[in-house]
Amino acid sequence: MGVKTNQLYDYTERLSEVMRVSARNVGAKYGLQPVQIQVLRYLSLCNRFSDTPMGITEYLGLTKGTVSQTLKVLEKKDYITKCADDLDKRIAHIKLTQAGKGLLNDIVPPPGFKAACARLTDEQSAALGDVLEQFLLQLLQTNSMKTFGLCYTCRYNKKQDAGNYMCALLNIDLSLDDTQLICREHVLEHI
Amino acid sequence: MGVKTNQLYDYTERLSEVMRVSARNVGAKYGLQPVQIQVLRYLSLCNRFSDTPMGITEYLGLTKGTVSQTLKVLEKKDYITKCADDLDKRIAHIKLTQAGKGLLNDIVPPPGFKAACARLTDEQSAALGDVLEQFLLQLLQTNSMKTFGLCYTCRYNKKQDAGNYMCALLNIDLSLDDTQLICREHVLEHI
DNA sequence: CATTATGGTATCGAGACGATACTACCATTG
DNA sequence: CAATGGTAGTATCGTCTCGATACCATAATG
Repeated sequence: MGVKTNQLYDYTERLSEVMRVSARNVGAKYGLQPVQIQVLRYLSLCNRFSDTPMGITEYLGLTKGTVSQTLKVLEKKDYITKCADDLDKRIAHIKLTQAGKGLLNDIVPPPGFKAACARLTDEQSAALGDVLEQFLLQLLQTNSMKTFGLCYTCRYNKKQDAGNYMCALLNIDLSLDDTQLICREHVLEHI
Repeated sequence: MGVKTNQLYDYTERLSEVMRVSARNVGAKYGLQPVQIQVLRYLSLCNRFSDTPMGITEYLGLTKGTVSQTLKVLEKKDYITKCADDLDKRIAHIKLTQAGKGLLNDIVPPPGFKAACARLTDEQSAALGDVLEQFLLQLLQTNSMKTFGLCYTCRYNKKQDAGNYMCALLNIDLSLDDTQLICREHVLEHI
């Protein structure tokens, strides 16, 4: 039991380490730091309520000062643009530029990762996905971090008529596309 | 297929991120950086041929300068000691002090990790271990990193008589305990 | 309104990390 | 034996991360 835990820890640690190294390598070619790539990646996945500095801050587990700094750099490099919220003037929305999207397409996932995935059998990759998802949820919970799940898996997501949804938390209508993105307000149904 | 890869990447990325955050949190209580904890952890796992600055460098995928710096800090904090090699005067061996071992016992794996493991069923944790090991090996290979496997799984490990082993690469006798540790010269049998 | 909370920025300092240069030692070859 | 090349390790420097703190603007609440 304790042994199992230690072994799992070693694998997980090592996996994290490899991801860090490979992110550093792939980013270095474009003069990008790992954290900057992570920010861009997040922006490509999150919905329109979560593309704010605070959303990024919560997702990556950093402080808002760090994120603000990182965004300044990304903006100077023209990978993102900021625009103010219509209703709340405190809030800024961060959007990927075309250059940012193109960059992401080129380097995420890194080639080494794609190659490793390609060598797994379908059963293996399915099993890996399932069990990673389970474990990740447990880890997020025991570390008091938000789940950032897909909108349609959220307890606040309510189906309206024909292909229309709404968020019961924010009281806002959602399109089908909306429900396919991750959200900082996400809460699982069954907790 | 491409979708699968992207999903696996997200899970893996997020897992790495959670590990980073939790390592930072747990280390902060003792004034330790994540990388310092990783070094201590490695030293507790590696064999007597691998407890050198270069071994750490290869394992963590850093440069030797960075590792040298980190070791200087850890030595000042009395978590490690250095001693010269008997045969090769260039080589330094790094040993954990009692304080270092105690610290590791206290904080690795972090409480959140242990708790998450405890919530998995036996089947789940077994599956996770298996599939993580497979995937990790693929990733290490596609990133041209060494496996750092357990000695007894190495192609150079030859069984002698009753409980005695030897390393065919270094031409050195090994005890049973020796074979249970990870080694920087490790090469899998079947490649 | 006054107070408090929230989103975001600015600034500073400790430390990570890579790059480079350097020393010391080993190994090989003529 | 030199001479040469390779390896282990250190020292130093600059860039960047990241947390801490202070601060400002806006929103929400009494």
